[in-house]
Amino acid sequence: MATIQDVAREAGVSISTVSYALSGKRSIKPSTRDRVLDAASRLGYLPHASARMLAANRSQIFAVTAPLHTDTDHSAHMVFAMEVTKAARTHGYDTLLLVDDDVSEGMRRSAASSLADGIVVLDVDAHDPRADLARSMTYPTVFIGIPADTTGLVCVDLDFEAAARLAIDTLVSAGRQRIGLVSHPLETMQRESNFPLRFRDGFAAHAAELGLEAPVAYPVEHRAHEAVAQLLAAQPDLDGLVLNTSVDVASSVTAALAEHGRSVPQDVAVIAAGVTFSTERFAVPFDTIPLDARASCSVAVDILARIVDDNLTAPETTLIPPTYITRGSVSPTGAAVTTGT
Amino acid sequence: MATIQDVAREAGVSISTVSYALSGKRSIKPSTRDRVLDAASRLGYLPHASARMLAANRSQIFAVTAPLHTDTDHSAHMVFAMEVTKAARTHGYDTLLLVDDDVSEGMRRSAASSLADGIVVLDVDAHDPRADLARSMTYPTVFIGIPADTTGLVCVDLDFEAAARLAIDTLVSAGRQRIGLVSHPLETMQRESNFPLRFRDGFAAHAAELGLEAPVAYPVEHRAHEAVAQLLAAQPDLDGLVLNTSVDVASSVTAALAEHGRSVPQDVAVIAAGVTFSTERFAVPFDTIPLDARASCSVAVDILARIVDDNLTAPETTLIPPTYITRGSVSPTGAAVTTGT
DNA sequence: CTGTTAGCGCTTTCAC
DNA sequence: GTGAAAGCGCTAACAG
Repeated sequence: MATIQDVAREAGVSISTVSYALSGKRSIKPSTRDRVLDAASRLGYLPHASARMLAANRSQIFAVTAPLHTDTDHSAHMVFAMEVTKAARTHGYDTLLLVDDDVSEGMRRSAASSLADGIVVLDVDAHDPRADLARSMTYPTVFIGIPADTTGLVCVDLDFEAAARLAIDTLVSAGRQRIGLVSHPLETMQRESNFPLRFRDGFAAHAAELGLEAPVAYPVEHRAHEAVAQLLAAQPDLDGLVLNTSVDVASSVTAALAEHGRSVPQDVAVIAAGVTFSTERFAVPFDTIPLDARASCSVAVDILARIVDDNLTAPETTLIPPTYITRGSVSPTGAAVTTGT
Repeated sequence: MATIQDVAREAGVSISTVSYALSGKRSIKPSTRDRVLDAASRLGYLPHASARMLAANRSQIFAVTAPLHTDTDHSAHMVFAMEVTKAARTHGYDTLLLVDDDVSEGMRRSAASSLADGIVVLDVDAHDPRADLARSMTYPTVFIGIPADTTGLVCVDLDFEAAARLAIDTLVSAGRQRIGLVSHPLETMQRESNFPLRFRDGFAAHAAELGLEAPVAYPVEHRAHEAVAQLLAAQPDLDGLVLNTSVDVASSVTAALAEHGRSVPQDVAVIAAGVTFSTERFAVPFDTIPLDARASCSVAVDILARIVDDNLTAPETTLIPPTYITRGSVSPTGAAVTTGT
């Protein structure tokens, strides 16, 4: 591997000139700069990562902690990890994966050894131990997800409360007043995984504000069957359904409703909200308020990069406003169904 | 952050003694060693990663390339990435995630800058560009998956051919001779994703050896419906079904068969083979020949660590023998169904 | 605008 | 069994 020495020799300049020509941290006469750049590319020179880290006291690496619970959606996880990685690359950072049993120890280790310049925390529970850890470490850390106590933490997430409100308001505008929510399995809720709770509570709160009774069902066995039956028992005239649930459950909702003789959207309007999957290929595609991994991750990484690079302090919590995608699963009560082109 | 200097001072020894006491690379009088260890833990000392990397010319980092195709199973991906990471940690390595559009450039970059000591390649296609890249780089690289041309590469994977044979032989032993295969979507096959091809070809070859006609169907829309119909058209007396397919398809097989009045395992015995998901919670759990991420990843990482640490040359291809898990979806023709406890 | 040089914090000879 | 010291390849003062 070529070193900066080789490039300097090849270009007939000193190593500091090479360093500055490549980093742009001070102005270099264009002609010498070109000679350096030439020499560098001729030799296929790339700075030795460790040497640069040591000298600059910066690793250009972000650690990502993504514990794998039995009930977490690995697929969503991967997408988040990947999006964090992509966003990090645009800022010149690579990402290190911290695992499972090792999350706390891994966070401590990567901080204490200066392995990473900052940490991105994924899949945050309401009472996530990583929250206290982050508070005790004074190490640049950004949470994607919101723990119960955000004091002193930097958090980014979709505004799930607003998403729940948007879902309800959209249904109400379409004349749907008998609304139910299919949430996540009780197992997930009991773990106090943060966003299912926030969504459900936001949903309940806004329904109460509007004076709506709005039953909530927690699916079992990754199917919508029981949850839908439960909602229909509580709300026999159900005409609006909000799904903040897994892809398996969501994809079986139309069939579950059909078993009770209800069709989408004629009888029941459906909105999937705060979900990472696409409903595009469902039998009936659902209107969606997406949990956009790219959006959250890119905002989170931008913030982290700003903290590390420009050592700015960041806002405590950044909520990403929900967006709405229409796919035809919500029509006004009794209205004719229009099909897209 | 405490440095090795601090520890040396605290323990009243030289820094080289500290280094050796901690690395164990030469013998230190137990009493001084204990003093050093004490001082280190008292100060919460952890070696500065970059400094160690530079001096030792080793980053203790493996890069992991895991491109995300539109048709790849993100969930399986995450599990592999995590398992690689866990295995790497047991050897004292961390893992860096290399993304998507960036895989080739990322591999080059992490090699040229000595960012990583080795590379683990996931989700390998038959004609994966990363194969040629690896051949041209002389950088410690292990493929989890097997490209068409393995010359000069180190590859690890489940023995899919053996898995296909095992599936067929098991069905035949149970008196099932009219066997079909539900494979992956044509999109995946056309991309020449390696293992679906190897499984299908192994399946076809062994069926031919046994003189069995064995139709293959490629699902569409992530459902078993059409594929099952197709197999029944080709093989009206179908009594054995091998699934090397995605979880969505597999989970809808029992229902698809029911639509044609066939039950599992009475009419049709079913084996899921070379799959990462569990069929435990299916309506009818299927016998499974798992594609065990942990097994593949741990073998692959062991090999990579051996190459890097002990600079051993590795065997070209390591095939992991299939294992069989019984869940009651295969019973001899006409036999009574026995239920597990 | 460019060059010289002092580190960054470790590992590892080399000397005792 | 221990210590002194020479780097590892860069970055960033400092000096022109």
